[in-house]
Amino acid sequence: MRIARDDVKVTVDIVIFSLRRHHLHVLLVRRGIEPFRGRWALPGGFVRPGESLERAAMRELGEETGVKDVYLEQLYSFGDPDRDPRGRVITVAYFALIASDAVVLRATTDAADARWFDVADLPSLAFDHGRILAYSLERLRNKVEYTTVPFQLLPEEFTLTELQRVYESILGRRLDKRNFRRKMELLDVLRPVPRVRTEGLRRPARLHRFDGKRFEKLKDKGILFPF
Amino acid sequence: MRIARDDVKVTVDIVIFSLRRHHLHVLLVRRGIEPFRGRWALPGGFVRPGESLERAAMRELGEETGVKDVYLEQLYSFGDPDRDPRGRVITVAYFALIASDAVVLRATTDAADARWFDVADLPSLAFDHGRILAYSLERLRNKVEYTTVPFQLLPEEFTLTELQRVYESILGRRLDKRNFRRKMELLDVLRPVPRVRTEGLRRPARLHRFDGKRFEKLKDKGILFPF
DNA sequence: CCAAAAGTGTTAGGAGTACACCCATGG
DNA sequence: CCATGGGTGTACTCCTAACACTTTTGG
Repeated sequence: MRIARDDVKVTVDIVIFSLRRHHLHVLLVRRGIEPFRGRWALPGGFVRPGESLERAAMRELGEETGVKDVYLEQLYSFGDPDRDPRGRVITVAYFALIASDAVVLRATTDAADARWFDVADLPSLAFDHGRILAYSLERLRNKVEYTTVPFQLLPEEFTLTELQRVYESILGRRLDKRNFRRKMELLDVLRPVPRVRTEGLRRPARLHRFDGKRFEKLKDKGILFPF
Repeated sequence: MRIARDDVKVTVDIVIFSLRRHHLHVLLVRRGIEPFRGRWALPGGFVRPGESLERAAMRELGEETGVKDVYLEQLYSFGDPDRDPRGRVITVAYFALIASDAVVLRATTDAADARWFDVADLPSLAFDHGRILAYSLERLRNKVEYTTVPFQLLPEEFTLTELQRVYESILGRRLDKRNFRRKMELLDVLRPVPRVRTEGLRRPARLHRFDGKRFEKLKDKGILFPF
């Protein structure tokens, strides 16, 4: 696509996080067209007339994955004049969190291929998408401690060990099991469901749900998740 | 100015905070042209070709105030399709903090008038600028606790009481003097200078400077300013 | 000597962290 | 009965918050 000189185009790009086998992954698409044909890139596209930024991000997200009701948040806008060789393109980056059981990858039009990558093992990306991804990871790590981010990455029902693994995978360090459980107990944001998960040859784990109402009350009081 | 259909324009708007008489103020300009002629608005303007977003924000800031070396941070991008009656205008909002002794308002071309407003007593604003301002205030309050924001609003040398007033004016509540001073002492980010400020008929106050290097070390360790 | 802000210490309660063993289950 | 992750309590340290009086100065 050609862009006239002095004309500004606006895109949205989305960093879509999810957990695969207890590790944080990002969805990338392989570009089927120039520039950067064959390179991996963040899913995204131009904002349409009459479409809000958030709506554009939601649309792109839906086109790549079949999910709805996802956590979606605006990350940052990137507008260096030379970030796109086609001309002046400003991008508004979003990041999305998808529960690990809710992912269905769809065939896409622009992208020849779409794949999940472990954030610890990323390829070289098109445009300035490497920078965008690095920034979103930093933001995610900061958000662990005062938002519901970890719960967005899990299915509705989860075990305490699964929850702890989410915290550990985002923070990048191990946490003490007893301290973790005591803190969750103290915060009182988990509701046990009368069910267990039996997985192979070991003691079944109690399942829990996140109590969003309780969390909102804590947030109003300034009580958070300090790890 | 007319904008063709389906064409996107990008502006930057800046929320410029400063302290006047121990109260948090924002710089607003009265619009000299339609739309919203005569209404107060955030300073801002179109991003020029070949100019990065941050550079555009810096330029606008310089056009309104004579300051340099200010704290400038991207806030959020607003892009609802109907936020500007002239057509599709996406704005990237920034916020800036200016030390209270460094402000020189300049005559501007687009704006008939520029004035500081107490954030507790704001007029109705043009476009969606009321929303942008509300959001920047929320962000500022969140940032108090883990950034150098309060120091950016003070001159190089300041008294402990002045610093405490900055925290109080942003947080919107009173702090205990002894606890405040002990915490600053413990954090070890203030350096006394061998000078005092004598102001009228009372005991002079010791002047201090902020030690940015020390703060960086604390930030790396995750030690912050919890109030 | 008076008014006004500067400056200073102690205590009690709560949260964070470090640490090791028994429990329940399926095969 | 064994392998595997599930589940639990205690002790110490440190930070937070509540709280009131003396000091220094200019007029």
